[in-house]
Amino acid sequence: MPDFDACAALFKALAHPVRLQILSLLRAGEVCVCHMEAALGRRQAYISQQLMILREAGLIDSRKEGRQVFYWITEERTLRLLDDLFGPAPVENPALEACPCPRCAAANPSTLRLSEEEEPYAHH
Amino acid sequence: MPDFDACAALFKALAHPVRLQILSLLRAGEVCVCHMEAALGRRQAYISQQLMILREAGLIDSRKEGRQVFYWITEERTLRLLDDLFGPAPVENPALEACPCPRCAAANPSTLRLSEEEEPYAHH
DNA sequence: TACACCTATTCAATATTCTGAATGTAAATC
DNA sequence: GATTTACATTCAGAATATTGAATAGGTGTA
Repeated sequence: MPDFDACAALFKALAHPVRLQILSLLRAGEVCVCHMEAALGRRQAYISQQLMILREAGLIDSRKEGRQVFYWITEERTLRLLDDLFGPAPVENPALEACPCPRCAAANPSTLRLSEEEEPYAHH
Repeated sequence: MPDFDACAALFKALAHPVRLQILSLLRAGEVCVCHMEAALGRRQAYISQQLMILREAGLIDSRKEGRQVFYWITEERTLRLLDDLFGPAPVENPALEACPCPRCAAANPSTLRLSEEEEPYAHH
């Protein structure tokens, strides 16, 4: 006899558009919160709330690196389910202009120059 | 871009233990409401409420035959999802003593005799 | 140490879901 | 036509989920 309560709890965690968007982002591999914030255009606290629900359902896990927190999908079967739902997974997440994390900064040299080199000439 | 709202709505319909039980019953083929009532041990009105939610989500469809209503799973992909969740599907639903529908009655001759033939000897 | 940055948590107001009870409806039977 | 049978719908109170606002916590940096 299957555990209908446990299954229902899993589906409950999945039954939310923003949580599905987050999982969709995580299909390409681990992602930090600030990246999700930039990609989804939602406030950070809101995303953290949804991440907590996904974490408590056992769908994702997290890892701290400096002051960032990276999340990833825990189980292979979740990835397969998302493939069924959304089609084949993207190999890589795009770098986002609005995302301040090191990965995105490295891929966005224009943004890097403004913060790490000299001011624009107009200011002189 | 996937339709996250539509997917979330689907999961919402699945996110309930009794609704999952109903779908699990329907894996073996179409089933009438009184059969579900006997199999799940729930009141009829309650089951009808859950059936309505599954119907509105497009997961099941129904057919009237006399005063009974038979339900079945609409899409093949739903059956595959249930297989993933619960393992391979049973080929047939068992006949239930408590179910008055013709199919179960035919498979339960003892029950049949009581209602269609003479009273037990003890009553004479 | 003080500060800025990135993330997590708590709180409260609102919205939605759940579930029992009562009632409605349509088909078959008497 | 009245009754029974099988199922559907409506209603209301309780429980739960949603989401914005405020704030707390930990980590790197000046």
